Amino acid sequence: MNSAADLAIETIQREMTSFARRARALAGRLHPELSLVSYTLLGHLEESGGCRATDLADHYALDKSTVSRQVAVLEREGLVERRQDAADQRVQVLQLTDAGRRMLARVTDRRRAAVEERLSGWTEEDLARFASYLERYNAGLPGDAPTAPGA
Amino acid sequence: MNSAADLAIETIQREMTSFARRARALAGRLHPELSLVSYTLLGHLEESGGCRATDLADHYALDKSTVSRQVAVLEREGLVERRQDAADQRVQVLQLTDAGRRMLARVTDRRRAAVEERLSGWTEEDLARFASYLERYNAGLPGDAPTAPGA
DNA sequence: AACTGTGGTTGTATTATGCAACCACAACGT
DNA sequence: ACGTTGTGGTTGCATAATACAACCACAGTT
Repeated sequence: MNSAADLAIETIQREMTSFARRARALAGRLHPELSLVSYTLLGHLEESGGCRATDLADHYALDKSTVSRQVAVLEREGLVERRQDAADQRVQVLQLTDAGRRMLARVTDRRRAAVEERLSGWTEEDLARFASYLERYNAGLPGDAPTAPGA
Repeated sequence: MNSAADLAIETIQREMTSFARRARALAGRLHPELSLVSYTLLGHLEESGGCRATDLADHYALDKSTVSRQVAVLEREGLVERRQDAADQRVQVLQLTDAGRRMLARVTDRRRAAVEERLSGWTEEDLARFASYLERYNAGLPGDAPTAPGA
């Protein structure tokens, strides 16, 4: 047993928890017009270039009914649209509308700016390392996929 | 602007968001008996060695009514207890009970184990650096966690 | 004593969520 | 062809977490 590593793990656990706890409130302040969940759903639609509701549910460990309702809201707001899949009449492929893309870009930018402010004063090396650690941490999860690894 | 730094910031934003999104579901799977919020409230009580409901509300950017109800539940479950502050009759100092401490330890351990599993294979150096980055990130919030949400 | 501020609770509404039941269609097996 | 089983999605509940506003009790001032 390695106590230095254990200490680091304990710290990582604590800090990740603390961060997660604040994330929702932060999202509410930063972009009240788009909840954290809606934001990630839109983000996934952009990344994937369109997918099914079931895919979203699987990806985010949400019940399909929850996704169904969230998507209904996003559709009512004109941020996503659905079209019947030609090959399978059960399937509705979801896609961002232009308004959805704009909204996503706007919110992403506001989030990015907030993160950037917190990271002001960090060296480029530290930023790069922190980014890679986070990617590595998230990639190690079963049941979800990392985003845009090509970057 | 520095495009390498910008790229890192973008990645950090994305990965932190992705992590935050999953945190709630993860907590539900890992310890259904204690929500993420309850867990952090208990954790704060342990750290602080007892504090007021208002302190919890400030610290986690929650409405005091929310904290009041959460604490009521925790008290009903025997995990926290309150005692009147001798110096100020308005104040109820909240403290963990032994059962609360045990529950917190149990859940922390399960969370720590989950984190540890994801971090298996990391070098001690990487762990230490990741931990310090997270601490630095969380500590340096100009516009987050602390008090006055209205400001 | 009156006013003002602080700690806390309760009433009410909203939102996110899950589970179960359901519908429509698809894919098989006979 | 027809029933059975599986998949994608919606809807009817129920519940948890949350905020805001109104309120109560006490503290500190004036």
